[in-house]
Amino acid sequence: MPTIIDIAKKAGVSFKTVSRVLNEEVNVRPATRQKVLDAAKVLNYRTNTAARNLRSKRPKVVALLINNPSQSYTQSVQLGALLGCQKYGLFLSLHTKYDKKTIASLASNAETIGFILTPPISDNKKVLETLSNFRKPFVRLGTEHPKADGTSICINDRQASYKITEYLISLGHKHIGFIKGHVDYETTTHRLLGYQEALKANGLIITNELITQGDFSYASGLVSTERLLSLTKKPSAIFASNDEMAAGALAAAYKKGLRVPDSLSIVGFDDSPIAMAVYPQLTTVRQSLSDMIEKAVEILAKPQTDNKNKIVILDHTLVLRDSTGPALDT
Amino acid sequence: MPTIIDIAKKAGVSFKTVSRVLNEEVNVRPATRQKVLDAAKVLNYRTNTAARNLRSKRPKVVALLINNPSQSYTQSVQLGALLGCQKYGLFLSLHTKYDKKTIASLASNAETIGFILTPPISDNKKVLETLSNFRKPFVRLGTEHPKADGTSICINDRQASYKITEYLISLGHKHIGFIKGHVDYETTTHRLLGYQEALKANGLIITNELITQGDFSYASGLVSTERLLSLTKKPSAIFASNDEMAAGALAAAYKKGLRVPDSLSIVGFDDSPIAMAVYPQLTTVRQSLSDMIEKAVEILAKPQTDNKNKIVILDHTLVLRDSTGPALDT
DNA sequence: AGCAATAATGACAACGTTGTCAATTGTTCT
DNA sequence: AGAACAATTGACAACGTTGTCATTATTGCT
Repeated sequence: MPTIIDIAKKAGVSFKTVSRVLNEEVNVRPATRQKVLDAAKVLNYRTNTAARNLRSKRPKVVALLINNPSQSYTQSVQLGALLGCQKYGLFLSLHTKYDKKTIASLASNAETIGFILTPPISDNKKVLETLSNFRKPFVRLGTEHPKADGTSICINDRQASYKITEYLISLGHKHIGFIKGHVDYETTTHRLLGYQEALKANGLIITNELITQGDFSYASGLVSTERLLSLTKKPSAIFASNDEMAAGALAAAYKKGLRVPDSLSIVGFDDSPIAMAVYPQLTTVRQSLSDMIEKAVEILAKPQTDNKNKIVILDHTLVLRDSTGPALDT
Repeated sequence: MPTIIDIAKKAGVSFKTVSRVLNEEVNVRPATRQKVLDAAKVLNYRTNTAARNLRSKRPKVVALLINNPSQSYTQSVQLGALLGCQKYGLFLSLHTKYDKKTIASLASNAETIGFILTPPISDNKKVLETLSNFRKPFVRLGTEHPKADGTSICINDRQASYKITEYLISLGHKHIGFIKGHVDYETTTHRLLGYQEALKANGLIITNELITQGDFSYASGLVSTERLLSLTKKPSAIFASNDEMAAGALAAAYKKGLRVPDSLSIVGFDDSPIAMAVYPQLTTVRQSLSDMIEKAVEILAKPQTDNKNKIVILDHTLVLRDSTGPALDT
């Protein structure tokens, strides 16, 4: 394994200068910088995080605030966070409590680099207020509106929602039920907006009757769907704001004796493991939670000057599976 | 943060002796050892893994061999592994290929501590053969028969299977279908045995017709259940060897118009996230994959002399949910 | 051109641990 | 008791990096 000393020799500079370049410190001549970078590349240098962590007094703990009932969600998030931490030689400190005291003690710990907030904590006013009293950076997931000192990471929920709704419309569906997510989540609003905009853009009417309130849980998907299916003007398709509720919707359909997708199309959102474990497998929107969190860790790991108030928008893709089909001719 | 030097002062020994005690090296007088341990406890000492990793030439990479189609399974495993690695300051190297060449290159890498094999690789003869040529330790998951140089970690599959079968019997079920897991997995055999033994112990007949071959996939659970339900002597309960197949079984039941658990009881195995995401939620056996892997990492991290050919059996619990009910009076 | 101010670079200690080897203490045997 | 050996302990370097401070090069100004 090459060290910065090896690079220094090759580049003809002192090893301290190499350190400076690799840490993106100021006051390095561009030419020197390039020489070092080239040498590092040739030697295939990789930072020895052990040595760095030992010597550097920089904080190295990432505080992850999470509060989601779904085991699968929590797992994805934790996995992404750990992958990111491993990459940058950081430590993860996971918290499911986020009261003032907890946050204060984390923030005033010199070891703490910053925070990652997962929805719905991302939009929790109390938490954001508490955080603003401290100088620690934080990254908020699943929200499009960066706050001072905080970076936001999200996908374009509205666009994704628009696309999947339009897909349903393209199959001939004219009455599309919508199950909203938990009220505390910002994504809930955006997904609803995308749905409504797609309807409007395609000359369909937005019927309030067809829009029900869920909370991202399986049970709420089931109940909401039962309500939708008992309408006199039943929907021929249902858009659930996440996969768990879509799974609940499937259950409701079966209970009613409706075949999916023959008599009812159902779509979800997230492409969680559940999407492939139900019958029929769900048409859904894929977003990578792990990638989101890994990105969040990266942002905390390399503190750029221009990270304040920034927003990162990640990709999503439409995944077409078996829970959607053409609308019945009625 | 206290260092070994602080401990040394408090205990009145040299810091090297402290190091020796903490690393469980031989040739330390028991009295000295105790003094050091006490001092460490009082000062609440925690090893600085950065310093250790920097100085020590010990290998620090854990190679995790995994090949399971289920996303959810892979996630759990990876999560547990990373948690363990974080705890011991190790690095994880994840591999989904396990041909001779891959293993050889990993094993001959001085950085590699050892291997963790997940099922069905745990019982892959070629892999075990290849590994035996190298001196690296390995831990095999989900298998009860340790091989030379290897530790095994598992739950008592037979007992768990016995218990859940007996639970079905206690509900009055006399015709219980069984869906076997993938043939390559050792657990497949044990779960079948537990089922058969429970039937026998309760005076029920083992009917080959009621035992079908699955492969742990959702689809195989669905097909197997369709076959079981088309028998003239239909089962009133079905025991699927994992939750994904149980989810498939549920789908088949719905397709047939059978209500669960009213007309058919279904049980799974694993208590994966899927168990709570289907309707009705699954009665199943809980085992913690994450714990298993974390334990595996721990075993590799602290190389004990007596770890060769050892077996670790972890706990399991019966989780009763809504997919099981009393047998129909027929 | 000469000086001050600033930018760029370098020399070297220090982080907390383990590895090496030397020094000391304890044990066994004659 | 004394020698030979083994067990136990200690002194100190070294790991690869960053922090501190000193030194040298460059720039801007009169």
